[in-house]
Amino acid sequence: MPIETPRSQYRQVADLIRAAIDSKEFGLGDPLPPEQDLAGRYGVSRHTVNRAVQILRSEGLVRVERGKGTIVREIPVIRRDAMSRYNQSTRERQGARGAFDAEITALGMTPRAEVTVERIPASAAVAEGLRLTEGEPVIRRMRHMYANDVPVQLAPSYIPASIADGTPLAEQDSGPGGIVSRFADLGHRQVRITESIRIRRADAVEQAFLQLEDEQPVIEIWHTGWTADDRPVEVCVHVAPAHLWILDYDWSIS
Amino acid sequence: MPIETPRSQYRQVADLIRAAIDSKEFGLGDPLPPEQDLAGRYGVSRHTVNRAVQILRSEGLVRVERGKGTIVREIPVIRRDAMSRYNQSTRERQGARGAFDAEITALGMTPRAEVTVERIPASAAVAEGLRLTEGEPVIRRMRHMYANDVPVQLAPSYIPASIADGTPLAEQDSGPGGIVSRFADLGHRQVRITESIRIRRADAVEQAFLQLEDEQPVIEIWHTGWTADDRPVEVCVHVAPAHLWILDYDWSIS
DNA sequence: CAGTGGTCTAGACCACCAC
DNA sequence: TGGTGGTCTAGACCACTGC
Repeated sequence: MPIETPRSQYRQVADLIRAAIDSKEFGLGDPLPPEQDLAGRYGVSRHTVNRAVQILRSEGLVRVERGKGTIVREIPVIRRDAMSRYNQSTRERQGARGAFDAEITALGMTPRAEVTVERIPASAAVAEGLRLTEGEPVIRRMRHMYANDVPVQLAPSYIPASIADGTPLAEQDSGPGGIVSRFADLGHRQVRITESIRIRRADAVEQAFLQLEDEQPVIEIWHTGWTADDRPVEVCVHVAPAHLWILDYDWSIS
Repeated sequence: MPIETPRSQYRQVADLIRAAIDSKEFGLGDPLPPEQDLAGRYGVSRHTVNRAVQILRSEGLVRVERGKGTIVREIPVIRRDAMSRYNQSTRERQGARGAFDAEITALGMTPRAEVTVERIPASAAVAEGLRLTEGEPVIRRMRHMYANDVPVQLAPSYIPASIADGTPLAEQDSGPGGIVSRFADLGHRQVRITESIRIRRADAVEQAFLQLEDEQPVIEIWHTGWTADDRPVEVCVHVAPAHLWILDYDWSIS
């Protein structure tokens, strides 16, 4: 009998399932046994197993497909190097691929991004980030990003329409070196980056795309690019499952 | 009847309680009504209310005191500016106070930190971070940090004993300007910082100190200070409730 | 002792999926 | 139609708190 009383059963069951995954008894990409079976196996009610599975879901270890079963997730942790993504030499080395592609390729996976460009009124938050008035037109470059066809990040980028209209910034394919290079071409060279990171619950849209569980936290990186005259010209909001990413920063001090 | 079927009741109840907190009906620092009462009020079973409360706990909005009740948390979000914490002029301006003190004071709260210094063998992770062998002696400066006497961060710092032994780095009070200044005094000036950020579940020790719920995520910042000859001389592991902090980074690009 | 939340079971009904 | 997980209720017992 593996279940002992001092610790809650559902937590112990979660540990047991986690161990079974680690030991490959439940393989990556495979479904777990039905909750009813697990209940019998561990000598608890299905409700208790269900609760254990909730923990594993909130950790991002498994994903539920309604009516089918509970699947062990396969995506490993992705590292994002904030600084090197944006410096000139890295951009040149990466060519048209961009930082995200490099990060995913480094893990031996196949990256894919879908870009949708729209001209929309700025939300209050975006307006504040770009120092505009709410409702002013902005170009939104919405990116849906995948690794091995698994959604791993949602990253809408916002640019004042006054800058982007009629330029490659408003095109789906922004050309070699990514959009940071286009800003430079247009006389809006970004010289400074700020990023604010916070953890929050996913909203409904994010949950749907990222295949997230309800209680699963996401990382939100609010990225702003500034020109030499201290004007914000681009805001990019990276949203990704919190369990999936490690963020790296690296800088010199004086 | 506020409860509708398409969305799960416990989520709706969580929303209702959240709204009641926002509208000050349930004040900061006050206990919520008993779950039995809330069950009657919203027309659901206590189990469903309990589940709703779990959500609020995982968001860090409330905290349960066993046998007493469920209390609305009072600590607002704390911003941590990674770059300015470590540059010379900021350190001088802050004097003996240090970055953490400044961050908490900025919110109108009273900071407090308890420092415990110990000489211990390096764990595998710390050894790797400091480029030592597992088991080599290191000085651990464990910091328990509070805002208005509420625990908000656990931040052990590790320094090779070969550097810290017999120096102020191994003293409880490391003197003006914080330990970064002491490293400089000792000829180990830190010129580069790396930080790796990830989100994970809290371990038992962290849960206890940070008054965390089981499923509540923490931010772990693995901070390393490097000398000009590219040697890691200090590793600091900041662990804090994920909901409590916003991390700011700010840098120039070329 | 009464009040609080923590947890568990049994049983039920639902929505969604595959056959 | 049967299998899967999602959710809810009723009822119960426990541990911890404060009187």
